[in-house]
Amino acid sequence: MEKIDRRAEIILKAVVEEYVRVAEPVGSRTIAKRIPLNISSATIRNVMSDLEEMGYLYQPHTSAGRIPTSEGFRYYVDRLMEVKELGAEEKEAIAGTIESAEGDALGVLKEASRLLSDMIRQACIVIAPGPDRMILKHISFVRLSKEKMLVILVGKSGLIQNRVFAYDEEISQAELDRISNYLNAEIVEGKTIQEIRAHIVRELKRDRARYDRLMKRALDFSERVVSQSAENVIVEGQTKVFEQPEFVENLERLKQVMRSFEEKSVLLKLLDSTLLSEGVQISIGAENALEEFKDMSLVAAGYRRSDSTLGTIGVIGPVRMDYGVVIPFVEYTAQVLSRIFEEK
Amino acid sequence: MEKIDRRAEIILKAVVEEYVRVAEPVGSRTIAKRIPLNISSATIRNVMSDLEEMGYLYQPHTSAGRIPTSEGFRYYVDRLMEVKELGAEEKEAIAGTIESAEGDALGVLKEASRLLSDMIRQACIVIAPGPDRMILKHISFVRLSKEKMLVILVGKSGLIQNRVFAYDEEISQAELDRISNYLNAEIVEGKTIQEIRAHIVRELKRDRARYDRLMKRALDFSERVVSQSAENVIVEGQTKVFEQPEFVENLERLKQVMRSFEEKSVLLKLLDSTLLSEGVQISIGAENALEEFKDMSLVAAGYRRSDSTLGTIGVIGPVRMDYGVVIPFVEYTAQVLSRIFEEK
DNA sequence: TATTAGCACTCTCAAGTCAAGAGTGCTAAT
DNA sequence: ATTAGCACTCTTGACTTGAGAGTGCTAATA
Repeated sequence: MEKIDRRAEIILKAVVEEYVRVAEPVGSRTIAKRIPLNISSATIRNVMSDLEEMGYLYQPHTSAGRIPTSEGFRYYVDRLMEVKELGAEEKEAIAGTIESAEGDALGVLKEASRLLSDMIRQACIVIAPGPDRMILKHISFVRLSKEKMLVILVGKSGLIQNRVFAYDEEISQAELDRISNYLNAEIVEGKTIQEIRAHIVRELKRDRARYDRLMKRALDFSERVVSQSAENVIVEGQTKVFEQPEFVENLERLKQVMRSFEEKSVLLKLLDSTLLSEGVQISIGAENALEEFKDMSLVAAGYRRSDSTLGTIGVIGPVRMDYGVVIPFVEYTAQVLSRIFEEK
Repeated sequence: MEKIDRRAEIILKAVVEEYVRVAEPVGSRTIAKRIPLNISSATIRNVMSDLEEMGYLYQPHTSAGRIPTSEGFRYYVDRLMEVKELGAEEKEAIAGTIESAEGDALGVLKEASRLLSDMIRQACIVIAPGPDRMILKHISFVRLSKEKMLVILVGKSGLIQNRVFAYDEEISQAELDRISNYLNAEIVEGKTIQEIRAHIVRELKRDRARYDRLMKRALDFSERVVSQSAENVIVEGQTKVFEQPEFVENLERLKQVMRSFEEKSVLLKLLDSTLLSEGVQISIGAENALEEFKDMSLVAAGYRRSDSTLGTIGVIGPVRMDYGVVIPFVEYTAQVLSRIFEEK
């Protein structure tokens, strides 16, 4: 990213902010009025022309104003943006609403994303903690039919994951109950699936486990469940994209976006990288790996318990987004979620 | 609904079918060519003018062709429509896909609605069985914190419902486990919540139940859970509305529809009446009680086990819908679902 | 040398005009 | 009762036009 001189920065900043506000190409005269430097529109035109050459701005056509490119937004976000601090009332509103959400962890996450979506008027997505990261509280086995059984995992935070799986041997509910009880009493509490697996392996090695076949099964199962699944993706406020002129003007685009929201596995891919990183992640336009989102931006942050990331909450919207406002909101919401999951 | 003579019926039928096909006002000449009667376009114009007066057709403006009104569609559905029989391959495809769906009952329902949505290219909604109608297989209590506990109900069909609820007395997980075991062993299997409630009440009266406080709680709880909740609504193929010209041409409308899909409680209200009725329910345009859907149609059918309705599967689309095709698809899908839930 | 005033030029957008096409309603003939 | 024929209406798309916004360039200025 090419460095630009101070005056150009001020102008770029003004262009970005004005464009975010009005969603239309902004001209040199507008900028001249907007910035405190006493500079004529002609000079600004020259600077803007330079910025265009450097790839930070572009003109939709000659004799229109200019629009920041993704690179322009990136420069803005990295070096020019002033992040707005959240006010005490705002913080209170967020924390209060989320903390008083009723229901299980999923309910809390839904409430959080709805709130976030409403406050910043963009679509919001959340990845709920997957079974692999869950610290377990309880496990139940239920026999559904001769070949099928159901496993229900209850996480520390009240999050429930369940999977049906086939078992090739007749087994009674009574026996399953005994196994559930044994596991719950001796193993489950406070461990993750991986730890339980390790434990079972140790037990099996000592050759004293009465239910070794089942345990082996449970092992297989836990391996199969490890990956994130699209069921853990929550989307709220998807219709907020209808408020954005950039989508409304392009119906094909709108349709594509809505389809992505429907096909949640796509979103999972999009947020994948965020799961690994610290802090607020921002990807702008083409920085997104996925074709479908190449003209959208994502602002996301992970929420965590102690040192392991549980999931991600993020905002998806057009590249023209008020990052200075969105970022602190996302950041704080993720913090609140972390706090809640820490306590639970 | 006013009766019309045979010739007018043939013309109305032709107008409806042509309009369904092309989504544009249809003119007298088109009809003249389309129907086997040897009638001139002028005569047809006269008949159409009559039909308009009776409220079955209307003109968007003078000198355009005509469009069937909701009443026109209603007349068509009630008296003129030929319902297309499903072919063996189609039936096979539906039954096969749904039966081989993996996962729990929710997975089956999702698969079914996705399939239906894809086949008839309309949005599809399903109401999953609520906890009140569930025949239980298993029940678990999990202590989440001092004040909160989680109840997990597993239905016969593998459907899971869970609720967090507050309990104002410290209680250990071990004790909860004992209670779960007791309930599972003696009561739960094959009963509905109502029946269990009755059983508990009897036990309590006999004054022998050790866990009477908890049981009272469970009673309260089961009362609270009885109503259908928006969480049981599945929507698949919502973006199918983007294929319909009537919505694409009216963005405001499109937005409203998408919002209804998001706000699932609205859909619950819409389908409410269907839960009570037998067979395929069709409501056209303004027949829908809800303002939001006054220019859409709903074709829905309940699925059931023995004599109690479990839920509903339905298709939502523009009034201009090929009812003759949609109806048998919805009907058969509901049948397959009933069969699956019967077996399970 | 950097800035700026001034101006010609470009492009979009909305409004207006026009002709073609589709379809009707009416009348008069069959 | 039906229909041929025709005038009339309304939409639609193409085209034109003028206003407005904004630029790039040039020449003057500090």
